Amino acid sequence: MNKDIYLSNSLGGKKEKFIPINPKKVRMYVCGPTVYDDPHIGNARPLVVFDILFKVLKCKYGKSSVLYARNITDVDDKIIDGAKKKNISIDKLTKDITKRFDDDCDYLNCEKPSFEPKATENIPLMIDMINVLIKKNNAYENKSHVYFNVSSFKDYGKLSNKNVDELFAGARVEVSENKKRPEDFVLWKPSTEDEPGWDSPWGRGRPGWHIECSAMSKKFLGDTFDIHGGGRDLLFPHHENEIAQSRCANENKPLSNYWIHNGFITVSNEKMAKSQGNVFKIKDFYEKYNGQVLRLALMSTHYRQAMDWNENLLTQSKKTLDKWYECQKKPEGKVLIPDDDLAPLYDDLNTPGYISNIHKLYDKAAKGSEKDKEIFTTACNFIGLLTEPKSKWLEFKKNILEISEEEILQKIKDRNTARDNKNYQLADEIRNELLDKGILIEDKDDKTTWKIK
RNA sequence: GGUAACGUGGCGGAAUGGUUACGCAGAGGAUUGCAAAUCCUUGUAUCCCGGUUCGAUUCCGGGCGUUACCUCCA
Repeated sequence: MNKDIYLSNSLGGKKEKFIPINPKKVRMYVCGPTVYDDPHIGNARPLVVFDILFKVLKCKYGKSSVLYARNITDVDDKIIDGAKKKNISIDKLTKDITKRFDDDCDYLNCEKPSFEPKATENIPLMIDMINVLIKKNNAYENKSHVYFNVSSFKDYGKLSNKNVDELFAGARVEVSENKKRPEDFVLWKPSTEDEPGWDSPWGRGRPGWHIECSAMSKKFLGDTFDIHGGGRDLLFPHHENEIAQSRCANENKPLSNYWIHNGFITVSNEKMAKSQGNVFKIKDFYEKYNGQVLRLALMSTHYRQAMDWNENLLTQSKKTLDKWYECQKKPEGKVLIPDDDLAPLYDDLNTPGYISNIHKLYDKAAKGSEKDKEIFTTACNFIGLLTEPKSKWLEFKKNILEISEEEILQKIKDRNTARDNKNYQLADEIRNELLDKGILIEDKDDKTTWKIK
């Protein structure tokens, strides 16, 4: 499609036309998971949002012209704590959770990014960058710690709209005696014997939280790239700090031209948080819902809005997919989505607007030609829906049934006998009984068919 | 306290300086033994108060309310 892509840029707070640095090499970096616990639906949102952005970019610039990097943070204090709590090794914990994360991505039908670098595999790069920052007087060492000197970077606070003096004037920031100023943040800290550590000019230790993204994005995407994404909460301090580190280390070159942040998921209108006890893990849904149901649910709200997660949302999504599967037809050859229908996705990833268009394409397909069904299916496929055959969709539903197929068929037989005898009361009883078990029967012409509700 | 975002029908959720998409639910009808499915038809909404305007839900100001970030967090 010839249309331009527009994106809401957190840097500046406006929707802007997306102009890549090099249309033959569009580059996007998204902050990935810290592998200390099973991913939850809050993690699922950016996975799906940026998966769609990845698809949209590829659609516009060509499949091989888009690079997408998403890091895996496998060294962090939360990981150390998590391993202690579970009484397993750090290595086992990070491997297990990384595997879980991969499974969750598959479940949600997210494409693999071009790169998925791990922090622990790039420690030397971080050490190099910290060295550069120290040389340039943007960082200082004190007692085996290295801190970034925030006052050395005059644009600090520009992304998150914060005034450094005001921000840190109060007593809310943890004050460490090692730091010169409260706003300074750690680039490197020492590790004890039993903590993971790497040798460095400042002794055995490990990197601070922010430096990995600066080091790895530089390695895989270069000093300046097009899009940097993540959850809203990362805007400050994480992304602010990334900018400070990267620009100071890279001759003040911008880190990313566009900053995209997705909104939060709430549960019963309250923030989902461990302290609230309302965290839904992605794997908790494996049994009950096909991953597409979650995917559609996550797309039903614009990515910047807060969205409330509840049963009704999933029920509706499931129902919609059930309906849509009726018109699934695998496209033969190349089928194009009409520009007007695709347009909302180009306009700041307006997924609800796009879904609305899919509904219209469905209406057409439901009564129209095979070609219309192919267009409809292609439109669904584009956002990662209806990609698996209908048989699989039905199979999933069958697997969660509590009644066997033989029993169902027997009941239907019984009911039809009752109907033949005009014993409609018994017939209706049997139907209701099946309905209670999630089986819907339909009398069509002379045949009775059944399906899972 | 500082910085932001948001407030659209019963629910979810877009868009817009002038008939307010779309889905779910609801209502009526066709169909049916009754249903289901399908098809047709259909009602209902822009937090409040000012301002700009021929006209605002949309722009501006104020208020009220909700939420987030400012501390680990997607």
